[in-house]
Amino acid sequence: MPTDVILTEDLLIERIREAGLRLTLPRRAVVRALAASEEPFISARLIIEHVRETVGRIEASTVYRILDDLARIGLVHHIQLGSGQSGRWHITLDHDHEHLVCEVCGRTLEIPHAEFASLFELLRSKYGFQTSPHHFAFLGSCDDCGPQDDHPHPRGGD
Amino acid sequence: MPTDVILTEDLLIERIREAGLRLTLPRRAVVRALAASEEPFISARLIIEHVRETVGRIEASTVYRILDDLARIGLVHHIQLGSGQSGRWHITLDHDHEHLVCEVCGRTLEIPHAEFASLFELLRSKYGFQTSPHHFAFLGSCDDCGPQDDHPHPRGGD
DNA sequence: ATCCGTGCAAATACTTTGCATTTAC
DNA sequence: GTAAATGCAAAGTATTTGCACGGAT
Repeated sequence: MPTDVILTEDLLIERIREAGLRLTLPRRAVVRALAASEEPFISARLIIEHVRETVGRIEASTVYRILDDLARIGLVHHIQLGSGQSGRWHITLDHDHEHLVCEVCGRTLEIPHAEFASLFELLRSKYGFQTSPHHFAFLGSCDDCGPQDDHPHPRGGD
Repeated sequence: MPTDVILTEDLLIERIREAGLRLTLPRRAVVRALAASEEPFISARLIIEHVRETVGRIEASTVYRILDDLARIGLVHHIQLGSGQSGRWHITLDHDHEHLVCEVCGRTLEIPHAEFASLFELLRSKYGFQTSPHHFAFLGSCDDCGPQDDHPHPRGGD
């Protein structure tokens, strides 16, 4: 297992203790599944599968409860990727990037937060809106999948 | 009923005909519910309630199918607002603005698209990502609800 | 008359909840 | 030992699907 995965896992475990939560087997397993994930966003279903393949039995309801716990102490965020998709969970140990998600192939691009800073600052100063960037993802299409015609219609008025 | 609501309704109906879809009573009712909505985003549940209060019985499955039809011909978009929230539908007759949604009070701010143009252009030119702006909303907190502390924790490393 | 759209009913996901038992501390 | 966490079972919500009937064109 790569070093950074272990580090992430250890860090999450440390944070769980700090928060005063008990370090149980299911919690260890969920944390490991999160840390080991190749993808930046992972669904509850994938976590459950990962745990069952590696550790053994686990109840779905337990996983949901653990994810809620982790979100409550700020270790993960729950975000909704697209229409018809189930909720995804994302480790928030480092918040220095935003996510662009391709609606075609599902791939995620991580973009330095700095690129967005001026827009978010504008939204704050001009419109009084404090953006929570890691609560949502930018949807669109990536380079490989090409520009998706976004519902063109006969009239020109769009 | 205000003029613009009627106009929106008529326009949608016109587009339905143009698309070669049949103009049925349920479709009229759903379109009216969409056009009459005060909110820019409306859930299937609200549409169903609106129709039942004004027109009469309608099947939930029919509403979902109609909304899919309308999305297919580009009259509405389906977007996922926040975690644990059901899907929302949004009329896309005019696309000149983006949406900021307050996670606290649920209010929506409509911001001129121009404010976002340079960011989206950057994402395209530098990262090859074509943003589909009306497929998602910017989440955060509005002026009235104040800045929500986004999971502060003891360590500084965020 | 034809074919699209709807109602009805049932199924599927995903997620949440209550309660008794187990486990970390 | 005690409070917190889990397993189990059941329910809830949102949404989808198959099929036969009915209505728009």
